[in-house]
Amino acid sequence: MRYEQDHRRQTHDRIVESASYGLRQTGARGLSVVDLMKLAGLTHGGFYNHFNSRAALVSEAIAFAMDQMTARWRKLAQKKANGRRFEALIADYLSRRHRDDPRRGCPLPTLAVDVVRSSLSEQHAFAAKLEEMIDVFVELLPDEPPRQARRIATGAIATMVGTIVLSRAVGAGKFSDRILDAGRGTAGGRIRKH
Amino acid sequence: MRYEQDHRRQTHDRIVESASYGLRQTGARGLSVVDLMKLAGLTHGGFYNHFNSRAALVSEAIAFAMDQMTARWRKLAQKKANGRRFEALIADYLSRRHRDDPRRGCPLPTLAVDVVRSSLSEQHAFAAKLEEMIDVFVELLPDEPPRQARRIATGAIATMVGTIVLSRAVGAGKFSDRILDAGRGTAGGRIRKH
DNA sequence: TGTACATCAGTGAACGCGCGTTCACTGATGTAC
DNA sequence: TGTACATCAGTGAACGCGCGTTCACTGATGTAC
Repeated sequence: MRYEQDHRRQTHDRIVESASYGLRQTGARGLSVVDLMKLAGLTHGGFYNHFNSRAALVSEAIAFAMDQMTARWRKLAQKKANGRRFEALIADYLSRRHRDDPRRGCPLPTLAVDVVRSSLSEQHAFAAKLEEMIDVFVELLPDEPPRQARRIATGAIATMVGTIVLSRAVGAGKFSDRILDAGRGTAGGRIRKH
Repeated sequence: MRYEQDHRRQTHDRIVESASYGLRQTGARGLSVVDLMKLAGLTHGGFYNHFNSRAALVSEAIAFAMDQMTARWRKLAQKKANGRRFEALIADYLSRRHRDDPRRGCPLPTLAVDVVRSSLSEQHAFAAKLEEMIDVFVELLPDEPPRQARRIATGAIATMVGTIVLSRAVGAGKFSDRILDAGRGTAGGRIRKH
């Protein structure tokens, strides 16, 4: 079969996209090359036409998912009135929908753990994408001094990630819902200790 | 070889303990049965004298590590003056030492992700241990109404977990240090949005 | 316009390897006599 | 007190299996003539 000019790139992108959905559910070690190619409707033999190694696809899939999350946040931020954007993003993230549907959600709670064990260059790429995600939140805090805005944004994202990790681990139920609620309070800075 | 009365139990406990150290570094899927037995100074053949399956050991190792973390927190809480206990626990957790030494640290940032894919009964066991960890923090907030104390404690732990996950993923460096700092601010409730 | 050929994304068998698990065996020591 | 035996935690070879990766091959279609 000979294909149209950018068919190869289209297939590459399709493998990355379907892998990013699958891996967000299973974790970076949860799917074999056979599984990953099946998700894209292909057989495993052609895998190395598109990627140098399984690890290379995992990296691309994580980057894709992080970009997708950033885009979702930017879009959501545009929809809301200025004053409630920050809270709206947190509420969207710390929702039951997001907790129960990891496939279409943020890659950080499932995939960030595995970045520790990847190469330095992959850690740098991850760090750059994470900075972009923080940037979106920083832009929603125009009244804060820049350094403080960044601190708040970074802390909020860390809280969101930890909250989703824990709320998923305990299984859906009242405790899980209370974890989500607590995370919303902490990430939003609405917690006031006496 | 015939051994003293509780030698078998001692060996069992030793395997669990060394596995808990190893798995906190590698993640729940990061070590084989051969590796895990080697960590305890044994060969793999005897593994099923002690555990029904690899998954059973992983569960026990997670529970052991969570108990160890709870014990560390209780001990730390006793050392400090009343007013600064909450902050002291957060500072201890969100330290470079903890970020750089996962083996002796909290199992939540590395192992909680894998609990999602385990059995319901293991999720319940995990939830019970997590409640105990939250309890320690709740007791350090005697001036808050109970429900609010629990909300603050749960949010703080979620923030701590997410902060360690992200600070490790970006690799040691300035960005990682800033993530730790942001997490300390958010978990401690010192963040004030205008 | 019709035909022969080159292309190359995708296929599926095969590779060596490490995995979780099983099992026949070992051998130091407590117990029975 | 000395000896024969039962015990059973630990050993290491072996199992079937799935893994990541390689490679000779396929065959539809764009291009050359």
